[in-house]
Amino acid sequence: MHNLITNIKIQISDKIFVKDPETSALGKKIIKESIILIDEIGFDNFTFKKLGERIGSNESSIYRYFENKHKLLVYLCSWYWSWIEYKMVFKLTNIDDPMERLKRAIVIVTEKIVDDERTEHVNERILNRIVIIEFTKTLYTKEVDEENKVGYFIIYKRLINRMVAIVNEINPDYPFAKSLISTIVKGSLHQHFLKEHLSTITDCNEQVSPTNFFMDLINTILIKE
Amino acid sequence: MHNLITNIKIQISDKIFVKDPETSALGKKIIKESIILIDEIGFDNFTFKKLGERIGSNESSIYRYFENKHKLLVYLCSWYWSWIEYKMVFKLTNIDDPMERLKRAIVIVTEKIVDDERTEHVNERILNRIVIIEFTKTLYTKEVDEENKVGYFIIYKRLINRMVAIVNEINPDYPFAKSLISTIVKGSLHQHFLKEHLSTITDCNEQVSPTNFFMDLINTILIKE
DNA sequence: CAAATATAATAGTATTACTATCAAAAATAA
DNA sequence: TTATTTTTGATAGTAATACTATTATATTTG
Repeated sequence: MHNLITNIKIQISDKIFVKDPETSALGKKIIKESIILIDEIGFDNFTFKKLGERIGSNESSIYRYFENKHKLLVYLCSWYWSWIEYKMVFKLTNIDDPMERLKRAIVIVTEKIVDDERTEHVNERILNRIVIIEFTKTLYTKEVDEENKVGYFIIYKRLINRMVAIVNEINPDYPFAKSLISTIVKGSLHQHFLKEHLSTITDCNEQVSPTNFFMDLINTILIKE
Repeated sequence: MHNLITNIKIQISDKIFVKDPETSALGKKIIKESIILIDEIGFDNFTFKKLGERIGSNESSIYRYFENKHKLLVYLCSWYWSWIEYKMVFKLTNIDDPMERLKRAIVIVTEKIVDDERTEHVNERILNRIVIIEFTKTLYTKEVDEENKVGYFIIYKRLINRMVAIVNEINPDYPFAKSLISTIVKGSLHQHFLKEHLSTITDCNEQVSPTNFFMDLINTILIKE
């Protein structure tokens, strides 16, 4: 079925960029290569100057798309969550049983990511690595409240609340649906991180995936009574 | 009982600092005031120069205690987790029932923090705010593997594994003890953050605490079968 | 083809993240 | 108490970062 759609366009709020990078060749190159460069050297060491050198373009040209590197990161993460949401909507269409819906949603949100060939200028496998390591940095800042007000995190919050609605369908009496889902979505990134870097405090490895863990978790919490 | 101990000393690995800040008046001032300043302006805006001005001391003097601000943050977080571990050991002595032990541990790790008067130069209430917002930044870097190898995160990992041991006592068949505890400890910080800044994706508020949520979680997972 | 727009090149500023050096002050040891 | 060692403070300096401004040159579009 996937083959029916040959390319997809992800919508990002225009408050995050100065000029929409999807509207030009240079813009797309900025997105494509920034993902690769951030993955390579880490967001802390990433600068627009280095990116400019990498894409054979000038620093000042990049500033015409993004005010600063923080906003570029917000953009990339929004893009990622939007893509996840897109996949989720697809996976849930025509599925009625709420428990089955939740399970599918959990899979989408916790599974290992492979590149989506329908998106020319974004490598989702690499972008996922960036989100695992850097997403927290978009939220945990002194400016979070203003940025939240302006809508920087709507896509992420919408995704969470989409899943919360399913939990409420399954068990309307469970009083922690929001905390449960926000813990799972964020916690899944963390388990993927621990698996790679701090393996002594996770059970996840080549055999056991974060999906296994969280699937067991919701099974216990929402079914067993 | 607490009153018996009038002051406590937290042990931090000497690999994190150049000179132990606990050994001098200036060192203690660096710790005390850096906590206040980071809380005020955020770690990203925090510099040794600003701290120097704040404490009437020179930038170069601070560099004699910490190589850079990242290591200072690692120090502060290690201090925090060590203090948490200390409180936990106390709260668990002479308690035999593992479920009761786990519950007490969960409370220690998820509850709202108030200042511990026994520590002269550290305000734990403020330090907790820093840990909530900045702790992730100590882990999620390009250097995490080397830093982990050198032992920057032992205290945190030891705390987690202490709790994992209790879970294994309660239910030796549960296959995700490590992931469960690492999710709870890290997730608790996140719920505290969401409560303050992204309230639409958490159930925690003035009435419902992260402790309530996670207590319910372990109750369901480890008791109900 | 003209006009508008986008990009590149260059230069410049304030701040950051340090390092090096030397003098002054404080602690300690003889 | 003096001499010595250690600690701290002051100053200066460097390379990199995170931008802004200006102007010239392409490129697109009408």
